[in-house]
Amino acid sequence: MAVSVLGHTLLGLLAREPASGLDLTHALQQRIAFFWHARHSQVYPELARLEKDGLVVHTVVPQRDRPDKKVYALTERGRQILLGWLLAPTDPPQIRDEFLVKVTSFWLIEPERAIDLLLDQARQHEERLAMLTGIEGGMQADFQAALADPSAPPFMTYLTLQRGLSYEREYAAWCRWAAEYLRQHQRPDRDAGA
Amino acid sequence: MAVSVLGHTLLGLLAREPASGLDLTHALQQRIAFFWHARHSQVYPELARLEKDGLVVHTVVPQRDRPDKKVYALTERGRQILLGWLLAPTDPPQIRDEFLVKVTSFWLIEPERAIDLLLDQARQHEERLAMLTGIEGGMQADFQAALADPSAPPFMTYLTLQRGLSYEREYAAWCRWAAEYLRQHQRPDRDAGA
DNA sequence: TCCTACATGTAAGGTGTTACATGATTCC
DNA sequence: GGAATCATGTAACACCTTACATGTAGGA
Repeated sequence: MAVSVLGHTLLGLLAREPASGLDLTHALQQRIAFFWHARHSQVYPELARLEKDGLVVHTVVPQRDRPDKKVYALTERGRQILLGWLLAPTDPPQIRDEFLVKVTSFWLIEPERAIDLLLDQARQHEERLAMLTGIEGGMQADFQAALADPSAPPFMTYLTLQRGLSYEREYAAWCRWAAEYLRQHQRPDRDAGA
Repeated sequence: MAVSVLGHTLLGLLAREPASGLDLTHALQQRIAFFWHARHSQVYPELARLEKDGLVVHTVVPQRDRPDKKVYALTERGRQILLGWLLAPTDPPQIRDEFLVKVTSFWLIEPERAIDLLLDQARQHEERLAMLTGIEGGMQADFQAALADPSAPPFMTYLTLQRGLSYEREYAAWCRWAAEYLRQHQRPDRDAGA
């Protein structure tokens, strides 16, 4: 009855409020989890597994205007499993970053090209930073009270949002630093002209 | 003949110098790739695939004192594939971070416990930071000349090492900030006593 | 009628981890 | 003889992505 990270993630979302598979899929693609995502093709089978283990239960909710949906809710047993996972120590994440793997081989290409690729990457992270900043603005307008209450979900969303912001800010800054560092070292004979 | 990220990573390592499967496995577990790792059970089949596609070739090297080994080398075709991958644009990495997923559910547990977990995580990242700092010191002592030459592999290793350093530094700082932020908000009535 | 969004699933294939398996050589 | 390291592989399973598949309902 081992529960995967995805399983625990779904339990965590359901601890906030009951939701359908599609609701959870949307949450995993945008909102809450900037740090874990999954497609619906993973979510539906996982919910079935969790229900088989008695951690969630579903009820079919008829809707006018739309197809019926299955709304899942956390059981007491599910809540216990979730709490156990939260309190257990966690190993630091092992990073998988294709771009940084590429950079380790950039000695093979012209510095000018490497600089372009670094600046391109910087721009991508700055875009994400801007997107997260937008979300931050919305939160501060909409959840004033909850942001001061550590027992309300938005408080934690705010904490992880700050993590996302500083991650993207730091990544973009490194890209620009590395590009500049490369520029300064690319041609010793050009240094005087800079 | 689609080549995976792991395949390209191996090509990148072989562009530096020919190596055996075990050499490459060691490199993927420690040295070069802080940003991608793999076990030998993935490396050996991947090398066979690369050879089948004509991107690498191996020669058996007999050794006294040890079992024989297969030393793989990059082919011209492999070099071309590698260069194409390096120059292609890269999507920003999608983060998978179990701890941050947990944090989004920390509103369920006592703030004191959440603070402990955040500080525990901070310590883990500070340990990794210390380890990387040690590597940095060794590099500066051993590769003085190469660190100024963008066409030498250590130059790029240095760039990515800086990325690792600032990533770990930033992560640890966020953990401590979040713990402190939680402490300040956990009990409005305790604020005066702090 | 066609397209989009809602809603739920299954299937195939690639990637990654853990465990199993074998054998050589060196050191204790 | 037994343990450790070097060296190379295979097998089973979990995880994840892409594509396939079906059906409802509303709007252009």
